[in-house]
Amino acid sequence: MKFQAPKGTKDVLPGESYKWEQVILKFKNIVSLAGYGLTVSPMFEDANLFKRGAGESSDVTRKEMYEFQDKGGRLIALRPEGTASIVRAFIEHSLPTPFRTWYLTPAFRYERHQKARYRQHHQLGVEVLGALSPSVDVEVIDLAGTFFDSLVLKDRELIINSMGDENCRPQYKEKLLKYLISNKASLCDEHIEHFELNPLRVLDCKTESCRSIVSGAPKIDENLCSDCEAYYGRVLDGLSQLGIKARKDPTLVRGFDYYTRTTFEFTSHVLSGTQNAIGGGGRYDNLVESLGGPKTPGIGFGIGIERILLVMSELGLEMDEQKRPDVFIVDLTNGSLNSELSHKLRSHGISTIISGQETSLKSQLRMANKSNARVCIIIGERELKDGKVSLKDLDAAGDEIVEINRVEESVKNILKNH
RNA sequence: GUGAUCGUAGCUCAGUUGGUUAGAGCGCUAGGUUGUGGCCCUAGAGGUCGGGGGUUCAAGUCCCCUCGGUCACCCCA
Repeated sequence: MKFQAPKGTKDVLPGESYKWEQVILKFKNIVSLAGYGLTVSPMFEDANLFKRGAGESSDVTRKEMYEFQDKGGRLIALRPEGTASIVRAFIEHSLPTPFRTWYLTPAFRYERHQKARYRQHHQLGVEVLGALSPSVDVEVIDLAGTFFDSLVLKDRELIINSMGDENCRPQYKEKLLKYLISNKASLCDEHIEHFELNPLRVLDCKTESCRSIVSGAPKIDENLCSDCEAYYGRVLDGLSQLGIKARKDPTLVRGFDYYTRTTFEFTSHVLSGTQNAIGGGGRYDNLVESLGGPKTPGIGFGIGIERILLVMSELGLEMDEQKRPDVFIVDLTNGSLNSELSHKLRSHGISTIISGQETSLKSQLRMANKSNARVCIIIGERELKDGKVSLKDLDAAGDEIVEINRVEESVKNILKNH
């Protein structure tokens, strides 16, 4: 076997991809109802866009980016997350606000893969730019929840937090830093080195040592300025009015530095401990400005397609089955009727598969059977002489001879009886 | 980046303390008399035992390296 998919990637083949189609279509339908339009942007960008977007302390940009120089000497990176590109496009085209959009994108992260973790995974997401109101935060979270509901994915928890803004976060950071310095000796190896880069990241650390320190650390939601506190309260109220349960977690710090105020994550207990997130997002009111655009608030989320499919399969939640083909055409004459018939049937919305083989009747019928089609049309010399073909209901025995110009009608009759 | 574990046909796996031409089930292909699928029967194709090196008279079986899969840590979807 000479070539294989690169380490940490996989092919999604038709036997599996029909589930993807359903997931994507459901997502699209839900966000379209809220006025979100699709954005398709390049999968690679100037590497600095992601670095400045996600931030220098983010692991994703610090050590997991697929970076390379192109032939023109430009430093390029494969997209590790969806938001930065949307914001870049928003700025580049000076789009009118509010800008509501959704996307479907692969995301690349150079890391060792394991369960529910790939070097290329796929995210569905939305972003809203230029709208600052708790109702937008509530809408965005509600859309994600509605999407999960549409998949009957009930095994999930919504975790929420507020990261504050430029008024209160620096003060909190300072306070936290002081606390951490006084407890520095007990931090884990990683954070004893890096905690000054972004002390907030320590809150998220899963090691025993850091966690015991964090439990005594000042809580961010108790150190919000009055604006942020009021905003957070209104978001929580809005959610509860919709009956959306959210668990407040002041240690929820997401992987990107750009978040302000509302951050949230959807988790499923089906996934193992620390990689239980099936989606997450938050507000980023300074990101547009920091990437060179006008001061514009923003909020969005991303949902991992592989993760939700994994959760669904572990929960035994089935997607709709693949549709059976309506017709399979067996051709014993190698003539042109095959093409004409299949073209005509398809133009009437009847799905039609041709055998594509010039082999024996038995062989082609075996194929027809395997295709799981409802009806088989056999084009044979004997019937053709009289302008007829043979028609079989593959769920029954026997067959009938029908005139070629009445095939469509006869096929529809058989399809109806089901 | 760290640690563990595995790697035999398309798939799931057998392969005795290292010993003759490497097996099974499923799948695939073709047949089972002249043009009728599913069930059944028969036959066939398909493997340099992940790759490279070493030990040995002899290696799928032992050792080393490497690539890949799986899982955990870190971090994330």
